[in-house]
Amino acid sequence: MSDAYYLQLTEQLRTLIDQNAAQWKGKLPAERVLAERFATTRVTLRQALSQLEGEGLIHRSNRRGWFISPARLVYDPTRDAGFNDYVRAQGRQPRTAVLKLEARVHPPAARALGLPDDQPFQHIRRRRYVDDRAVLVESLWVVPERAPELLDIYAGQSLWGLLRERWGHYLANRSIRMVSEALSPLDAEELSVAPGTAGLNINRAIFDDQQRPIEYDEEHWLHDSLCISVELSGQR
Amino acid sequence: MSDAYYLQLTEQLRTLIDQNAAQWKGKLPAERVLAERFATTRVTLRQALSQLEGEGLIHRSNRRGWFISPARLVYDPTRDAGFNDYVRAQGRQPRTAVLKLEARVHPPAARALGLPDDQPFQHIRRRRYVDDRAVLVESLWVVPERAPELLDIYAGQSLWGLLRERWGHYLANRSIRMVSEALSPLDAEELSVAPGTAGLNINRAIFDDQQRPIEYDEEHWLHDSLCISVELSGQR
DNA sequence: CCCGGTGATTGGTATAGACCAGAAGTGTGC
DNA sequence: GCACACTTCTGGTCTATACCAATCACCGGG
Repeated sequence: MSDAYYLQLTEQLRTLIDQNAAQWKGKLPAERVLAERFATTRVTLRQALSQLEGEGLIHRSNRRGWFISPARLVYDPTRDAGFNDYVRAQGRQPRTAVLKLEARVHPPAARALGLPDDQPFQHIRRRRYVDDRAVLVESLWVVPERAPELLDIYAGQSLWGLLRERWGHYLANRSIRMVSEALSPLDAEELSVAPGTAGLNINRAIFDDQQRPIEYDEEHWLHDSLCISVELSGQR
Repeated sequence: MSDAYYLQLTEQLRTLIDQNAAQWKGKLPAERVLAERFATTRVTLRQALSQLEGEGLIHRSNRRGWFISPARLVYDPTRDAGFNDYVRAQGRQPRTAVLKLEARVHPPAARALGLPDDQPFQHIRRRRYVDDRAVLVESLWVVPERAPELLDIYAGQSLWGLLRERWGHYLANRSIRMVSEALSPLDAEELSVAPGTAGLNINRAIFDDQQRPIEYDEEHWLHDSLCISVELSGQR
């Protein structure tokens, strides 16, 4: 079929992974071992592995090796179920680590919310896991007036839950953007992956039912851990 | 800053591209030329170029060279504006080439629409362009009863327009899924890109206002040509 | 002036080997 | 039994080179 050797290799690896997934417990043998088994060089082998990485079948943890990717998380950005809820609803274990809490300006957030560039925000940066694999990092930029003591009380719980229960905010209007990206060195390091790993960038600008800005957030997902799903039912 | 040379190279290329975009008319110099200019090998140079490719700044047309990528098309999958409409609305030129018209079974489509595996469909495969760059290929699988003479009359126009105007179908309920992918050798060839190029796969199952299945479609986009945008306003 | 042949150019693929830095595993001494 | 230093393993990066096949630019013939 395909003339290129690395494409044949890709197929052979695919079946090999399929057959040995259980025995390997999720981690592939070392590149040098695989290269020898297929009588080729690491360069060519890595080209084949990168192919499978692009498909989302395997991924690598920086300098630790290649791993078989778990099933993608199904995610509907149009609903406002929190991360913890929909991860659990899919029978998986969510976890969140707070990386930073601070007050800062952030012009991109200000612009997305229609505020002046020097508008200060309460910034929360956190990393989120599914079954102990870090799948995304995100930054949240909350308008201080909407959640005055946020930085003092926040400890990793659902932000949307807090906004609703403590401050009574309706997250009524959302403007969402999604683009594929290569993870920045910073994001990559926080996710323990190689710089430039393929990712998906999701941004949201959120307003309440009176069009007052509430918050802006930027999510950086590993590209292979996500399946976006939207269900729409009849209008127009 | 970044230790790795190819990451420095990436930055240098970024500014170089910025400065010379106009003069180069969208096409980068040959790899060998660039490699020599930066006193490195093609292998390393390609690593840096791949980095920029992942970011969506440049792309390659198979065996023809590297090109500067145009701005992403903004696309809202929740609205039912046709491709031609929203491309023009962004001041750009749409074009469609029909690649295939046939009657066939297609189990994945059948399953997505809740029909038996041996359900026949009217299959349309087409390639779509923005400003003469092929940005996606797609397959449409239409339930024959909903559009009897489709294969005879179809000639590249808007399918949704046809369904609405000729057969009076309401495309009321949609189930949409989006996942990142590596383009299959077939898709890649039809888009004139290297096999395994990063892409975005968008699937839709469409039902009318009485929940009768109408059609299923599979789009394969080049990852760098798309920005998904969704605007939601208040309910709940 | 159009067409087709031809050769140079260019990206795609592959080999062989090397060094480095981070991660993991090992062992030693307290 | 635990903390820490050391060694080994592994992926990440890089050099230098080679050949092939598709493409492109050029040129000559009809």
